[in-house]
Amino acid sequence: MEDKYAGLKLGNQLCFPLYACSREIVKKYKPYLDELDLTYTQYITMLVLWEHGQINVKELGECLYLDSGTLTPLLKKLETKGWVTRQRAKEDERVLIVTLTEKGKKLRDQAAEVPAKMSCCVKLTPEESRTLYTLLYKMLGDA
Amino acid sequence: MEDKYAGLKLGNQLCFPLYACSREIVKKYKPYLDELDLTYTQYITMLVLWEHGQINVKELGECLYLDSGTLTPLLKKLETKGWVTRQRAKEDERVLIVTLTEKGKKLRDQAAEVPAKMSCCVKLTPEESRTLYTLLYKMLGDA
DNA sequence: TAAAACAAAATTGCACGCAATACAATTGCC
DNA sequence: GGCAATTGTATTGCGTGCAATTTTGTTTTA
Repeated sequence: MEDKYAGLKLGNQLCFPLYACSREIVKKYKPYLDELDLTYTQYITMLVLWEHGQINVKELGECLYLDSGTLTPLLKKLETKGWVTRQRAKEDERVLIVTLTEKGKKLRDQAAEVPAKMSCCVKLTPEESRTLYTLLYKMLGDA
Repeated sequence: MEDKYAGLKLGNQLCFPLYACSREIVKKYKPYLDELDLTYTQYITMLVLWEHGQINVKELGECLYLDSGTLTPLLKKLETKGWVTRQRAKEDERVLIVTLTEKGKKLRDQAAEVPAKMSCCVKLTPEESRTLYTLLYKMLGDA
């Protein structure tokens, strides 16, 4: 006798632990990011900027899977805090270029400790972490 | 020569693909859930109710890793739509019991097709899905 | 038993996410 | 050149998430 509702059980969902895990981990970042006056979304935005120094909103959105509705107000906050500047590209006025300031670059040194602190919170073996990483990017790649 | 900032690369974060994947999958649910007039969070709430019929806010929050700040307004919306009722427990007036209505129970039949529709979107093999599921719950368990 | 401690929801305030829309600049096409 | 289609951001509105606080009800304890 099949349960026609089996697919609707919370325990049979793949999406739910993904959703719950994501929020739980972000929550664990909070105390460390609070020290830097960064939210999680602002943090991953800064990660991109620390790597690239300069990037426009469209490319940033592609990196982070976020759109201008999320990024525009967020980038204005980062600008207010003095970590980035926002200016239009001369060759195409539609494009907004986000650039790290000196102050923003310095923040990187404080942030450098965050990943090590976080790694203690994740109770997976290095191999499990790699497997998880690979599977997640496989899903994302097909998204 | 080590890169002291290697840990800060977006590509070296385990959290980021988790966060991005979660949002991408929820986005894929949207067209199917729109047909049912449900958001994703409302959907997983209904999953719990379809399984249990009745549950209080605290227990619901433990199931979903959500607190009353999120659940209270959400449950009021489900009540407005006529899918659940909200009433205080007689033995302890602090406890609010959420109960499925007949209309709410009927919604389950429409929702029954959602998991099958979604499974087409996930490009992982059954084995990969199981591995991912196990790893995510391992992380959640230690959370 | 009255006050203190505790517990469950609700409220408040802030920061996303994201769909939908608006707007301005650029490109393509005739 | 001129106009339509396209592109890149910004804006708006709604629904979360969550920390912090408040409210209401219950239990513990002096």
